[in-house]
Amino acid sequence: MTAKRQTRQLQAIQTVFERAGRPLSIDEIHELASMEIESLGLRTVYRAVRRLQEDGEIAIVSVPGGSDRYELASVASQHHHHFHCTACDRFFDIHGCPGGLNKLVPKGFKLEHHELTLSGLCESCA
Amino acid sequence: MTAKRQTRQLQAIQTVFERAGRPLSIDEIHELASMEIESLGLRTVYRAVRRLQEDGEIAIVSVPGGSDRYELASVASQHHHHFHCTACDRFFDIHGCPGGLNKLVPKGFKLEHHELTLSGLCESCA
DNA sequence: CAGTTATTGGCAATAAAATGTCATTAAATG
DNA sequence: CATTTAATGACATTTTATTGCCAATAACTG
Repeated sequence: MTAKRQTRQLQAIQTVFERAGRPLSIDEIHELASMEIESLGLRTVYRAVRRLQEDGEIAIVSVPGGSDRYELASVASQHHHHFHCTACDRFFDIHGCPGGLNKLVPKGFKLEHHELTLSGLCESCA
Repeated sequence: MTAKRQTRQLQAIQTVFERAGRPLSIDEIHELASMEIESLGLRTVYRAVRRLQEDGEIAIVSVPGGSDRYELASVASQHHHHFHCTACDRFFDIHGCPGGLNKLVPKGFKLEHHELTLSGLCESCA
């Protein structure tokens, strides 16, 4: 009865995530999905993102400075890092990890996670 | 004539930075400096931070998720990274750097900076 | 020490991001 | 196709962080 409906809007937003291959901000999601549904409201994007998050389809990506981004949970669950283009303000996935971080941790501290953000210019902006 | 005055408030805030040895948030600065000047207003902290920043004494530290932190420019200018304690929400300086990051950068991208944030529990919280 | 004025700090105001509200639309079902 | 109601989207509201404003204070100067 309280079934979830597969609307054009939600479908367009899901497709945007699958095609992007990189973490997206709320505004980026709105812009990209608006190419499919020109009347798409920002309010709907906020709701869809929360719902996809609660359903475990997407995960939050916290980045230094800027606002949160979101990416497919299937991608987020594989350990990786990000590259931030300072020109177009987009984030890209980086596969690979420096490793050997335990030797940087001060005595008594307990390392649980880590997050690396490279920055510079992306291919389009370089 | 338009000389800058060395007030007790500004002095207390500068001392807080020197003694902290780690990046501080606006609220942390306020709390710590309030131990010296109990009537210290938050408005004054905002002004002092901006001014110390303009004078090049302190630098902004952008962290994933949370709000900006500030640390002595003399510390910030030496390349280093940070450890975030998820229990007390404080940030600490980490000296050392994994290196070898160029091989992670996709073709066509230009690497300019990088930022590593370790997270877990600090000595007090572990 | 007295006078000038930079600085302070309380409160109001603003800006930006996210959410509440609700009439309308459209997806699902029989 | 008709009915039900989840979802949408426009607008108002809230929330949080920062800044504007201004009378009172206190740091410098001669």
